[in-house]
Amino acid sequence: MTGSRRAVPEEPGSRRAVPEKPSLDGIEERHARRWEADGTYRFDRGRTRDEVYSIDTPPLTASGSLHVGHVYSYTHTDIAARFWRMRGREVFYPVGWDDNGLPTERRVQNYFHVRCDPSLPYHPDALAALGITGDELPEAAGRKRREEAPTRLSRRSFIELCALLTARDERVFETLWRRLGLSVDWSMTYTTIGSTARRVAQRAFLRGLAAGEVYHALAPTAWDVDFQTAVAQAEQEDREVAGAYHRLVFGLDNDDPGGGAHTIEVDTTRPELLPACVALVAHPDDARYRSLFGRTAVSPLFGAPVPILAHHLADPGKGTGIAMVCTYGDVNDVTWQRDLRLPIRSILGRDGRFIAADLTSSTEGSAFYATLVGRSVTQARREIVARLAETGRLVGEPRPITHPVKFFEKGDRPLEIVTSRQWFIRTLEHRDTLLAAGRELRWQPEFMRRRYEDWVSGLTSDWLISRQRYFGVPFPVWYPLDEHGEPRHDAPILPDESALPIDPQSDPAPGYREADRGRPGGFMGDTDVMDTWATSSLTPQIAGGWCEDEDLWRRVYPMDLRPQAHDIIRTWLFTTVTRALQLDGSLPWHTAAISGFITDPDRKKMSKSTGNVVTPMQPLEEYGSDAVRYWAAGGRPGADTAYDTNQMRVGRRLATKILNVSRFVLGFEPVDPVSGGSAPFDSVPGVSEAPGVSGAPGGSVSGVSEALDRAMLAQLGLVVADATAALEALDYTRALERVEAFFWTFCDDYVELVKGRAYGAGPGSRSARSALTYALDVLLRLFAPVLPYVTDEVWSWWRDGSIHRAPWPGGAPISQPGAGDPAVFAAASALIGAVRRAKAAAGVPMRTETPSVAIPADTPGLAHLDAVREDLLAAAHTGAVTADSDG
RNA sequence: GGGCGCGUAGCUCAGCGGAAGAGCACUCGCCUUACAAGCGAGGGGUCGCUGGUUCGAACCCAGCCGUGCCCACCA
Repeated sequence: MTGSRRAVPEEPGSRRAVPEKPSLDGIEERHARRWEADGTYRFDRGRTRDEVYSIDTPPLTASGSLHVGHVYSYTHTDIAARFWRMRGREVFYPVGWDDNGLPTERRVQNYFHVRCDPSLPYHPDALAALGITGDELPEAAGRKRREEAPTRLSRRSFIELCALLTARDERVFETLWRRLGLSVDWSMTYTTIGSTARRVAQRAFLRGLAAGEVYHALAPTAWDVDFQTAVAQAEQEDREVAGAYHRLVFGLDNDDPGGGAHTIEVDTTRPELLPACVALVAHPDDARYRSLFGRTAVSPLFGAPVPILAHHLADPGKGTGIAMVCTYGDVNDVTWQRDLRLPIRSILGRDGRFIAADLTSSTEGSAFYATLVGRSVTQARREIVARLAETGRLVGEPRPITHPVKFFEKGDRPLEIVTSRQWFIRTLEHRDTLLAAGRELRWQPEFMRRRYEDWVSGLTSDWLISRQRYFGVPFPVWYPLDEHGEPRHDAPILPDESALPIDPQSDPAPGYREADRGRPGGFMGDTDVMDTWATSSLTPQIAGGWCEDEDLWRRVYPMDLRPQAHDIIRTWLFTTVTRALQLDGSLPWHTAAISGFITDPDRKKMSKSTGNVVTPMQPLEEYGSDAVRYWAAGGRPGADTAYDTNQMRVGRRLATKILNVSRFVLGFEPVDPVSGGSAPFDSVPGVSEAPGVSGAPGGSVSGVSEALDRAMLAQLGLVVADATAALEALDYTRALERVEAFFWTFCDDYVELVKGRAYGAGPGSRSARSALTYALDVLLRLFAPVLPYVTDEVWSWWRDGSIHRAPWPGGAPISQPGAGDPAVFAAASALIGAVRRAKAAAGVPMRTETPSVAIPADTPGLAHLDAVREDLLAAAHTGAVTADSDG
């Protein structure tokens, strides 16, 4: 056996040789292609549930803008997927595109400068008129003709356009995700507007309806006047906006026996709602108003008589302590209308403009109101305030304030409250069950559980799932029309489940002909579509084959992992739990891993509106996927992390280092350090074997005789145990830290110490080369989940197949007689460090031979000097190492 | 207004009851036969503030301050 360097052979069969000059260039294309060709990440459905690790991946928003935040969190998931795959679990890791819903509509509207007009008939050439032929889409057509009026499209043409654009977006995005190296099975990709998703969503809806968990009702709901759709609680956000208190003077009826005041002053920030005023409300204990309860006030300008009433929600500290109740200014108005049985006086239409209304008003008031019809809220406010001032009914000047106002999170104007017919899923009455589910779920990190609990505890209404939009899953419902052509909402017509998916706009109701649509005595289809969360809350069911592929369903559900960001706990996580409880009575997954946000280097949240978004392709190309993944892996679960190209540089350096040290180790004559197989660390007694791994070759290291070599392997064994435990707990950051720290010590100290011996001959050389090969094998596997490209690159130099299907290393090596002592490894590092310091302090270059080197007597590990003396002297280029008590 | 997270070297962060750590940046030295896209050495911190518990606190408790996120009832 000789330690001479091996000549690099030409490509030997399926394995590539160890290259003379290893490089990261081109490895991504090469291995991505190989993974695809070999089906490396293909899901094998032959496994049973306990052998499967299933992941309910967040559907990628194809219509949104991509930024490195996506790369960040998806990398975390991919690390878990790769880890469990190497542990022997069959990983169910499909990916979906969340393409339905408002974001897509908005993107299509802006991109093509079009609007949907459901009243238009379908025209087959409508898209061609926009310059669209086949799959060829013009570049952002809308931008060029922004000054023109948008092109109006029929509902069907608009949906076609949405489908075309999302299909193209999805192709672009898939390229990026593949480049990042996500180990998903791309053959199982689904979309939330696809026929499977529509069928699953409609089936879940019908079952919910049958179970009484889904209902529809005519109710006041938050309404976006621009998108003209209802908006659920989860999609609303508060924004601080400028407003102003206006102090209005109401009249009082004249039957006050005490001859008290004849007017009453009321503060409001929404004076334009004065014509919709139906009452004044003060707190029952408010001494200022107690004597007025039961009396009647008269509204200024409009002369409408309104009762003065008491309700505990009135806040004596706000304004003058008495509030104007309108139809509807805010959610309190809704409560007051209901609790105090007040009349409804609607003045706002669905487009946010004043509508003709039959008001209880004076003649002059009615005449004034007529001039407001068709005005927007802002215009009407201006006119009403001006008139109030003219007539002396405004006290002083409006007092500017900033206050929180509810907005649709994607909207630009404040939400109004409009009464309309909507579909709901029951959540309020299941609050306790939902809270119990949150306690049962495992959260990573744990503190995120609180977000969920607070949200569920704070629910104020059932989940509103209908949207008055177009690109979504239609409600599978028709209504019979009575003899006047009015829909009978109390007698909905439902399809059979076997007919799903259906579109009530194009499919006739069962028992009717298409010609009966819209006719008295005929039918009409429900025009609404489901909110995007109503479909994406079913991702486990859609991806897992619920009622579609029961065999698959049994193998993957309930899923192991739900990874997602913390901003959608109240939406995606909450709604998925709600659906699973309703459909199966169980949790949809075992663990929720919540990732943080990416901030810019100034620690500001990266978002489109801030304009600080970094798109991912550029860093992927500049630093490489492994390097970007390395940066992502440095962000702890749930922690917001700064975008940091420095870390990507470090990651790239690590990848390069792996290439170089591998070239060094594999450059020796081949040594098989493992007897009986190529899977060191497997099947070591006392170490739990990965589930699903059967027949993994056992092995023990042979020929490793030197104490230092054994010590290094013993330390490596500890690292394996540590990294494994960390990854099992989804703490990929700690796992990487431990592995990386060992790796650098391995390179800088161990390799330097044994290099000379390895180049030599005899048992000492064989021991070093065996240990080096063995350690490299293990280190590559430990790095593989984070750095999939470079590790598979090195793997391909000397091993068959992909490292990503190789078993995860398990347990301590050479636990058999003569096991190494990790303390010797630490001592060796400390000793070589002390020698280097001594030579540096003496101004002697490291490689300069010296007769002896004196190191401090308190150097840690001095007791192990004898065990590593020969290697130390060789590495230190010195004849002797002595302990110097002077330090 | 409420909840939660975070404040440790210039920067990004680990450590979470027993002598202040890593990487980057910075300074100096080395073209050492895996790697100069490298290697070695070094300087640099009253661990946000104030109290408390303890033999001992970056770490536990209380209260502040700063910062970020989530939530909240628009008069």
